[in-house]
Amino acid sequence: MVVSSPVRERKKRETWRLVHAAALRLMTERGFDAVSVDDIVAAAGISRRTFFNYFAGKESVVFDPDPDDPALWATLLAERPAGEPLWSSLREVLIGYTTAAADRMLLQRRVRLASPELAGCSRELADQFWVAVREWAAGHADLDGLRLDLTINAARTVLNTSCPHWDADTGITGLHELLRAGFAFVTPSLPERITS
Amino acid sequence: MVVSSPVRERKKRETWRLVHAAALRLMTERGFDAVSVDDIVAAAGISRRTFFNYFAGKESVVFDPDPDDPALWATLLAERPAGEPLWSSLREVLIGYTTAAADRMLLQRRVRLASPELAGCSRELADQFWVAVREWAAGHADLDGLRLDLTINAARTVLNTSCPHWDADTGITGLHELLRAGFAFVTPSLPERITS
DNA sequence: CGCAGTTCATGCACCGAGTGCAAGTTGCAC
DNA sequence: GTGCAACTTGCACTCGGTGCATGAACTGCG
Repeated sequence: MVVSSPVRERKKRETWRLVHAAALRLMTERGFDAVSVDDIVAAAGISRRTFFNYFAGKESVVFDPDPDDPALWATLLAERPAGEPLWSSLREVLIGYTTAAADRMLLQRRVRLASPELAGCSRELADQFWVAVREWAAGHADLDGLRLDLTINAARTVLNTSCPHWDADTGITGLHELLRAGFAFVTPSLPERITS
Repeated sequence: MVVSSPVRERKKRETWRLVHAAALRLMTERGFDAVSVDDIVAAAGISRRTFFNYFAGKESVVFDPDPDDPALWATLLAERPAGEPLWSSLREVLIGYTTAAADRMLLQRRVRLASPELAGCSRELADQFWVAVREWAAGHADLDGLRLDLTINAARTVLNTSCPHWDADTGITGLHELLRAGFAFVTPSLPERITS
C-alpha cells in the first residue's frame, strides 16, 4: 500500500466521509432510487465526476467500507489465537467488526428500510471485508478451496440472514445474539483447527 | 395464475426463448458487457421496447427462469415424501432441478466464463426458485423464521459456492457430487422433520 | 362474418448512471 | 520559484431503463 503525503491522505478521507454522509442522509430520507447522483454531489459540494473518482457506482456509496476499515480487519484477524477453530474465528471477527462499525450498521439498516428497491441487492457488508477474510483464512486454515469457500460463505450467509431479522431497537448486542445463534445453528462439520 | 389463451401463451414462450437464446449466444461469444440490448433485439428481430416487456433488465435475460420452470419446481417440491428432513428435501429438489435444467446450467456457466464482470453478481439460479422454495418450506417445516431463512440460505450458499468450483467437463453429475459434498459439509444442526 | 374488448408490439421522447478525455488546480519536493 | 504528480472538473457521449400513446393481432360473442 503506497502512502501518499499525509495532507492528501487526510483530505481524501475527509471528502470520502463527507460524500458518504451526505448520500446516506439523503437516502434515509427519500430512499435509494429517489436520490440521484446529482443530488448527492450537490449536497456534498463536489462535482459529479469526482463522485465517481471516489465510488465505483451509486451502490458503492452505501456498501463500500470506510477507508479505515481494512486496518481494522487486519487487527481483528491478527488477534485470533492460534489453534482456534476457523468457524469460531469467523464468528468473533464478525462480532468485533460489527461492534466497531455499529453506527454504520444502523445507518445502513435505515437506508435499507427506506429503500425496498435494495432488497434484491445481496450486498450487506463490504465485499472487500470477505475478500480480506478469505485471504487470511487461506493462509491459516487447512481446508481445500471448496470447503474453505463453503465455510466463509456460510458465515456470510449467517450475517446476511441475520440482518433482516434484526430489530434495531435491541442495539448492536441484539444483532450479536442473532449472529451467535446463527453460527450455532449452521456449523460446517468437522470444524478444523487452524494451523499456524 | 391466469391462463390466457393457448395461442398467446405459446407465442409468448416462443418469443421468450428466441430472445433468451439470441442473448446468451451473443454473450458467450463476446461477454455480458460487450453485448448491448440493441445487439440482442437486433439479433432476435424484436423492438427494444418489447425486450423490456419480457425481461426486467439486461441481467434478467441471464438469470430469469424458463417460463416452464415454476411448474417444474412445484412438481419437485410436491414429490418430497412427508417426514423427510428439510435439509434433505432441499438437496434433492436442487439436484432434481439442476438435472432438468442441465443444459441451461452449462449455458449460464459459459456466459459467466466469458463475462468476468458478472463476478460480483450474486445471482446464480433464479431468485424466484428460492422464493418458491421458501413458500413451500414455510408451510411444511416447523421452524421459526430465522432458522427457516438460515436453512434455505445455507442451501443457496452451497449451490452458489459449488458452481464456481464445478468443472463443466464432469457434466451435471460432477455438479451433483459437489452439491452432495457441500450439503454434507454444512448442515444446519438439529435437522428437524417436516410436519405434514 | 362482423364487432367490441383485451393483449401485445412498437416508436418516441426522456431520465439517470457511468466513462473517456482534456484542461485546470492543488499540494509536494527540490 | 519550478517542475512533477495527484486530484478536480466540465463536457460530450454511450447505454440501460421507463412512460406514454398508437396501432396491430388475437379473443370471445352475437
